[in-house]
Amino acid sequence: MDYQFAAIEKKWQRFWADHQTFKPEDSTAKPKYYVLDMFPYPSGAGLHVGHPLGYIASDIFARYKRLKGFNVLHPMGYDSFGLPAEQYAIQTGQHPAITTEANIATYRRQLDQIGFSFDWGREVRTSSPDFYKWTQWIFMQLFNSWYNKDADKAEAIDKLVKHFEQHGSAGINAVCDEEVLTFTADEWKALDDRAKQTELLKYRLTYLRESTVNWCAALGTVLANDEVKDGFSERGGFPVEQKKMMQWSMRITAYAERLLQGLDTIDWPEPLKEMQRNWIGKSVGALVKFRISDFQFRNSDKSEIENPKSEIIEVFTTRVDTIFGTTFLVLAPEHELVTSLTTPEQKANIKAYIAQAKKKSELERMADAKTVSGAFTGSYAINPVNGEKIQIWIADYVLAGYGTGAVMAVPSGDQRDYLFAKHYNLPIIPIIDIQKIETEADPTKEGRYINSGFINGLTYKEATVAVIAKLEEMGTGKAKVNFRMRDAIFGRQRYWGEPVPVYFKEGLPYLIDEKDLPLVLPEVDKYLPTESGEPPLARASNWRYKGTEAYEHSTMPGWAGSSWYWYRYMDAHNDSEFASKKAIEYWKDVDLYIGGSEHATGHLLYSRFWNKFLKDIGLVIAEEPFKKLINQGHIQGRSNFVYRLNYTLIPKNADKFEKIEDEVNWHDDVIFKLPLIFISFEVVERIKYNSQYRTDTENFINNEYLKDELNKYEGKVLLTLKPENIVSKIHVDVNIVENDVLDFTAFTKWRPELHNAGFISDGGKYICGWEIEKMSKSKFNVVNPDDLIVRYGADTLRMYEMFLGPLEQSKPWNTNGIEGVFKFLRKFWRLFHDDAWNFIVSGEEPTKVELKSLHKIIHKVEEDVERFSFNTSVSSFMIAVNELTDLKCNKRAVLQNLVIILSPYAPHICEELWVLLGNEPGTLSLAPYPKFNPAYLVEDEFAYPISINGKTKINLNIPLSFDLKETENFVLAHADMQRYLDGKSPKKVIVVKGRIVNIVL
RNA sequence: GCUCGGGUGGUGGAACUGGUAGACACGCAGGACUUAAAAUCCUGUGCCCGUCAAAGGCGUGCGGGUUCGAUUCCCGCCCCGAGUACCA
Repeated sequence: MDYQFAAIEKKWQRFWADHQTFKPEDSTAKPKYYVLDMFPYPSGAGLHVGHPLGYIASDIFARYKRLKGFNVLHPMGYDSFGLPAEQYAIQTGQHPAITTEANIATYRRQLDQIGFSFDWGREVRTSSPDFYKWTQWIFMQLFNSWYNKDADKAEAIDKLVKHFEQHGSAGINAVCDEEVLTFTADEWKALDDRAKQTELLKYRLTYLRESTVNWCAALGTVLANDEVKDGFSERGGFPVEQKKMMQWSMRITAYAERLLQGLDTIDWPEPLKEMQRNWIGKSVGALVKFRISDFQFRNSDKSEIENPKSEIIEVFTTRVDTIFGTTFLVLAPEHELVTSLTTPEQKANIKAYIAQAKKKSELERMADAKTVSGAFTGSYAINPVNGEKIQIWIADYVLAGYGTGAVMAVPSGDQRDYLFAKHYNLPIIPIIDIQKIETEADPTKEGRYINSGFINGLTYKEATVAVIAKLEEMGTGKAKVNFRMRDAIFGRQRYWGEPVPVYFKEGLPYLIDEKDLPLVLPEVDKYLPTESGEPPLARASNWRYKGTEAYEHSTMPGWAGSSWYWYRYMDAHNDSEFASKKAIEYWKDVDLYIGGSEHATGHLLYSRFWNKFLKDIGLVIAEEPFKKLINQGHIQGRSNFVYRLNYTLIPKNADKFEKIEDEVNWHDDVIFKLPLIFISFEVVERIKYNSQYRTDTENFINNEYLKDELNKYEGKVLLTLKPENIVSKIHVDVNIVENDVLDFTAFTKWRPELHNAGFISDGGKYICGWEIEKMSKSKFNVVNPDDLIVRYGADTLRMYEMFLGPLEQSKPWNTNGIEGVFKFLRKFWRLFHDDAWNFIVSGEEPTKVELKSLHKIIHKVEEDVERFSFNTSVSSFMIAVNELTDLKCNKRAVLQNLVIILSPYAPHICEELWVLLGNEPGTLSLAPYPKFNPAYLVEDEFAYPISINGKTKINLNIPLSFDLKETENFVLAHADMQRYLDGKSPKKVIVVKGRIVNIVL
């Protein structure tokens, strides 16, 4: 039989499903290997050809590992809570669960026909109560934990309570809110429950607090920082504003240092690690207190006078060594001391500046980065190291949210301070001997200090240590590490998410009982916020804990379920634990994770955080969840275009015609009855800029092409006068274009109203233009895997996606080359068959050449797969099949091995041939990978390239048994060399055995 | 601005630690088979010069360097993509 891919693929997909071929064994004899894909959000549009790229790669790897004797876990599921289903629900009233269910069915059908080796028995869906029961459960563990800095791990909140009862707050070193109480054990015990709970909330790893959030009014929800791009929502592009709200937060900052350190222990792409490092944003520096000179509480607020907030301004700096160069202080306009510091004379100025700064949006502030602005408060501070009196300013280049919201300005070393000082005529003091500060700040760390009191003459390292020691001694500063990363907001004012397992009593949050889990999402009449602005869950009638207490009305953010889902796959049906101890001990962590880099600072950071927490409380074993990670590149769209010729009609007898506008009315109702004319890509430029060509085309249209139509209207065609207007570029569906050639029949079917359109081209073929764009419906460049599978089969699609280029590289999708891969598979099939398609395989002993071909590919594929270079192994398969075809090799001893090594790439065709070869059906997936024997690759001779002065001239076959000198003599004595040597004797001869001979003349 | 990728034929890409640049495939051109089409097969295909051929010259973004030899290493620059941004 000919290669009947459709039947073969269907047959084996059913076989795998029926026999649960890819279910990992429970016995633990084999080593485990866990291959994970980032599970998809099931969107309504279904899969396009870019989605499976990573899945195909991970599937090849999973199948390869099975052949290599590993017990492979390779699961799949759905991240099925999300905004699109909810938006659709708001528009149509349909429950998001129904939409989601339908979308999942589509995804499943599409995934199934690609032939993945997933163990579907372990499927998870984040929106299913069986699953989110455990997401809620983990939330409860976080609520019941605090971070003990001394132990450097999370601990049970009960332990903290016990400490409070015995020792009060003394001796606690926790990651917590800024304003915690100090109390003795007795004072603690005297507190009522409400006060105790209020205090404990400041320590819990998930906690409520008033936070400034990114509020998106159009979406009716709060967004995480990584969901906001340039002041607009990433999804939908709606404006986002800053708003204060009570919000659940996750104390991820407690793990900042461990998240940073952990990066050095995992095998991830360097750019991705770098993104996480930047996001965490560690800076090592110092806090320094500046006393305010003559602080006198200038505002009239009595309470502040009685209970002054502070007489000092604390700043954070990473260059404490430059402290002697401090010539002024700058506070963020929002800084709490600004009002008190402002003198009556400066009040109007400061007020105006603050108002102006407030008005500026995030976006403007960014665009404005270069302009210097600020205002003097009228107050002064004292530099602790030299007693200098310096001015205190406010400016919006200092951010309230970072460090202490105040900086010591060192204009000689910091460019922003430098510009500010120049602009407002403030002093600039050089502090390092080699500093060059005529035109800009010089942040050098080289050289020795000057103008710097007790550190004069020291180096950077010495000075930093000396200054910190001195400040600590004076009690006016200390070393301090600062992080850019903020605690993560953990609430969305949306319906389609996990309910938070919390109810409120007297305004304080309490966890519901564990046995009441899952807290199921209630039904609501509408998926919109209430009239009073409450989240949609407030609409649920009678939705109260134990019938009385109000539940939390916000739901968890999109990243909640995905922050731990890989553990659920280990034991997907357990209803007493999120995964059994046994399963976690065996599978431990993910060995290979494949997905897109867009999750760098979202999912991948939160997952690491939850994993570390789960480890701290003893539920999991690994410190890091994903040992090795690969980012597959994005598949971009490749759009095709046709070029419509823009013409106008003029009366037949008009010779000259310049003012087309005047005649628009005349031809308007006529022109649309005339067929559209499209010109082929290669004539576009010519018709624009070659007036002779244009005239010829015009004549052609008038006298031949549209002769009859034009006679009817007594008009003639005139091509638009301006070259840039002569054609309009129009997207055409890439699916009716092959190798950039337009299929006319398909075109008329696609656009029936254009059945009489005309095409002008050079060689009868209409060549389309192309451009790389995002893949999207509106650009008609979406390629659907279903269509390709119908036409070429899944095996071809799988191999072609890999053949496209390196996995990690982004690339445009182009179906042009797919024929080559299809031809390859047919050629492979033909190796096993005679001309009449009878299956014929011989039992003869293979020849040396045949074995060489085989072992070359065994080795090459092994190497390629291990370094995820799938594109090169596809080429190697082609080479091997080409060689074996030339050798007319149909020997079982060769072909059976070839079937095994090709099977991860093209599993269906290989299963079929495996059975035709007489093997038990379904055993291919666990067959042993053939053993590479280097002996078959040993050569007696090598065709040395002989180069003269580094330029290759000829090739000579030389026995590899020759040593260097023998080889050199052989080359120099060879007749073909005489022409090049021309009687001269070479200055030098370099012989690299088995590689090259280079002669220097 | 900073950080990280990347620039190789008409196209996608290959060349693993410095050793024959352009593997493999697409496309294109020519040919075979066929009534025809599809399928299949064969030949050629980096550019320039050359009637075929031979021979030669130029070629991995640009300019320099190290080396017997550089797509690969070093220095300087240009361009494209991604991330990030007044982080003190």
